[in-house]
Amino acid sequence: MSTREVVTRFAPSPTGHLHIGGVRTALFCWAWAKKNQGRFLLRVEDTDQARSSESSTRGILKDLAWLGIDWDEGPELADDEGVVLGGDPRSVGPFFQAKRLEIYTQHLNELIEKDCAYPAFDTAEELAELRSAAEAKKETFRYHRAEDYDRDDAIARMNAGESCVVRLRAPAQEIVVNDCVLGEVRFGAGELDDFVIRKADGYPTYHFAVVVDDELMGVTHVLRGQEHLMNTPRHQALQKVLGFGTPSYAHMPLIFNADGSKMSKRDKDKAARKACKAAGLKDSPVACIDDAEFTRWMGDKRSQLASDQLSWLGREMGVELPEIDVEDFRASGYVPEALCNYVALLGWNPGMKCEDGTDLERFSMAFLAEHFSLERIGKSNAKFDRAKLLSFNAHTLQTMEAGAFVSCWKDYLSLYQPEMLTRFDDSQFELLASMTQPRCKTLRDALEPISFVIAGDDEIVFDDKAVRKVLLKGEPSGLSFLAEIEPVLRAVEPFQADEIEEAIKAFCEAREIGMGKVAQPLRVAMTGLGVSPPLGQTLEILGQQAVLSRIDRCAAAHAT
RNA sequence: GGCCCCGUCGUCUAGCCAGGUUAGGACACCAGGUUUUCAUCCUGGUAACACGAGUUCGAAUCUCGUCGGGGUCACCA
Repeated sequence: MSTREVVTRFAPSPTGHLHIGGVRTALFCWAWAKKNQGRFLLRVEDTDQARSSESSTRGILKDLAWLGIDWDEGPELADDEGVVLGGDPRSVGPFFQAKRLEIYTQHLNELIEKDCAYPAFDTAEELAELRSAAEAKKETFRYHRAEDYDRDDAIARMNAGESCVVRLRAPAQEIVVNDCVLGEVRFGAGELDDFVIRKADGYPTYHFAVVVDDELMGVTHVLRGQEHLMNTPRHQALQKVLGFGTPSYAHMPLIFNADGSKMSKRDKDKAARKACKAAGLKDSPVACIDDAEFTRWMGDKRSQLASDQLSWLGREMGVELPEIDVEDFRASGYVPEALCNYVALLGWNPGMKCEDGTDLERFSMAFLAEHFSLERIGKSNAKFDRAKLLSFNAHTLQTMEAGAFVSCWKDYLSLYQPEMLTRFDDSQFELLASMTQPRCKTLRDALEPISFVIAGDDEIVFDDKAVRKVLLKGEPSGLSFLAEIEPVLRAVEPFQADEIEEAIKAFCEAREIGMGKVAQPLRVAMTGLGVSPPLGQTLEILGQQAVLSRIDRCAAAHAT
């Protein structure tokens, strides 16, 4: 074994948001570096001038930081605690490929000189023609340099500034990829064609940039999705002619939707479009989409709206769009611990048992950093199971320390519902947190079990079924108990959960009735429903005055 | 279509490499129980080795074939 330091990298292209597949790749790269006390670096693959954007880069960095996937080298970003992630301690940057053009050019010229690469002048139309001709003959199109290619002439034309691409002369031998997950994968001689390594705009293609950067940045392990498997022989061919080493490769299984379709932002368009169709909308219901654009989008199933337009639309239509990107999951109230834990289980598992004999599935980032292994990465594709993720999220939330839950919830609210933070003081907030923490599955749902607190006393809507069952049925009726309990509650002092519970319990014992006889009518009076957090807390958070007023209002509304 | 990868409960998977398990777990689902309601929690249950050959005393595990699913075939990454 070489003693060389392990270096992994996550290399997103900044053309959109960080999605689930990217999370898993980043997480595994991170974990493998940690496991080996190596480095995890981040590199931005922005060689597609048209599609790359700075805001998308920022978004991806922010998402990774939120997830707890911190990088040792790469673009700098200050996290929530003010710790700066990234940097360039080994001087292997810059980490934006668009800033590395001279480096690529240097290696590229070398290849041209050795006649391992050559300029080509075909137009897009000519190439399309060749492709369709090959297809008509039921053959695979592979570009190869023409027999009568005039190298000197071509180089002269290139130097004269004529627009051209540079292609690699594909090796004729078989290429064997030794993959840590898949084993030996053989690609027959002649499978490769002369692929483009520099585009007409002067930027390297992905293949060329990746190979050069991985070498120069000392990357030892490339973990990526299986969709890249067919790229690997190209990369190895390039490494060979450039005189570079070949890193270890590990191609991970892919992640799909439950129905087997690709997880894509299109799913959001699809859900939103469906809702708009169901509502029979002709014009745009939101200001950020004009009617012409809306009509076009509705009519073209393949068209897509921008992310923020979609979220406005979703809110307006009252539909939940499927979460695709990290920020969707964050907005839906998922916490990074749960998300990372669940995603890590897609295509990997620790192969360990808990003390009770069940398989170990719930673990922290620290655990992953300690136990992650390449040989336990699976080979078969996985379907993303939202129900299981939700269960992980609920479990994480419910097992948090009370204080941790409060600060986590506050962070969430400050981002998505800041008005809630000013509405309650700290002690009220803590009480609310203790009421909702055991019953919420996501941070977004956290207001649900306590919505009766937010509603005004006279805004409580009584559920017919609950009223009939709890208030009207039985002899004596719930309504009569409500009347009897009012003076008891009026006398409770201080008006706090324990004291309230105590007083009600004493009342029930004196009357020789079960708690439910009084608790349920009170619940209906307070919330309109037969469901609420424990009664003491429910009454305490409302305060004595509101409790009495809600009892009165309930009694008045259902007096016969 | 060419090339490549994969195939264990509905889903994620353990077991496979070094053949012998009542094929285990988690989520979901169903049925009970605990709780003043809800949530939690507890107990139990339904449910899988894609198919066919071969090797073997014995195959989820090894071999071959069939079928099925997926990836990829750009001046995108």
